[in-house]
Amino acid sequence: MPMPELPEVETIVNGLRGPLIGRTFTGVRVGWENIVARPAVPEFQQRIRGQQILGIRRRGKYLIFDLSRGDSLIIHLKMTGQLTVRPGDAQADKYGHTVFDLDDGCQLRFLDTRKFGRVYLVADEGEVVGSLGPEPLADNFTLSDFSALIRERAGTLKPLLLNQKFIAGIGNIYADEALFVAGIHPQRKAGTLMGNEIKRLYQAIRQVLCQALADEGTTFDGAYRKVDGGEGGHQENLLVFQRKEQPCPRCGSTIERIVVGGRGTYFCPCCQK
DNA sequence: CTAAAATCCTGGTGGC
DNA sequence: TGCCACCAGGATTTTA
Repeated sequence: MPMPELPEVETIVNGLRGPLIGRTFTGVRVGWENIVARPAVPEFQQRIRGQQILGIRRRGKYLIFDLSRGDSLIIHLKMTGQLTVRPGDAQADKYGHTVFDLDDGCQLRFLDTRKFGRVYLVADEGEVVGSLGPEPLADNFTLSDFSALIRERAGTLKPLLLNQKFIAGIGNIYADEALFVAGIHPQRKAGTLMGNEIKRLYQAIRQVLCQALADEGTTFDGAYRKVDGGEGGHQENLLVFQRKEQPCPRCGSTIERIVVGGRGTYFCPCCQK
């Protein structure tokens, strides 16, 4: 049950713009206080009321709503968070812990079975997303940028790819997929990568994320849903993730699952060195 | 610096 | 059938 990563969050942002740009928040119900990271719930409710949604963006795995009084509403879906837009009189969702009312009578509903997701309302978005690493798909994120970042690190490669301060937006699915495409073992130390390996990894990260984006994300166990409730398509194109004991699509060897940095990790012991 | 462990949560799973 | 211990997992915090 993987969480939304860069391609999933980007797909959700794209789906939210149509129904939400130009709308104004008229209130918000908070059914589980811990989901509001800051400010305190009463201030959160009072301060968001009357603010219009001017824009919606993604940064890493965060959604950022630019609001009319200068605030940013920032949402992280973590593992099981979903966002839907529904008529206000539609049936309540079982896990709709945070429900935003809009001036057209609809609601933006933040559903989250495991309650790991978080919502922030801040004047300065930097206090939430300011320490994130570069966007891997940005035009100005070059091979030499990536190479420089990799060379100054000594740690195990896979946890490094999951470190949002190192590079933003990669999670467990696409870390495994990118390492497979690059032919690199997840437990390699960053400092041992040769120039050609760094290049392969850079290209693999961008290729894997781009394809997942084109597929509108990966839906596993129904955990990630598009705004319209539909599933993504990339689960059909996964090469190693969640394919333990199945044949490697490249060499036919048996895909293994190990734990790296506390995370379930899938790889081909033949193709990845 | 790296890294391991604990924390937050609950649906799903496997054992008996 | 039912009970229950246990697990996954992102990011943060704490501890080594």
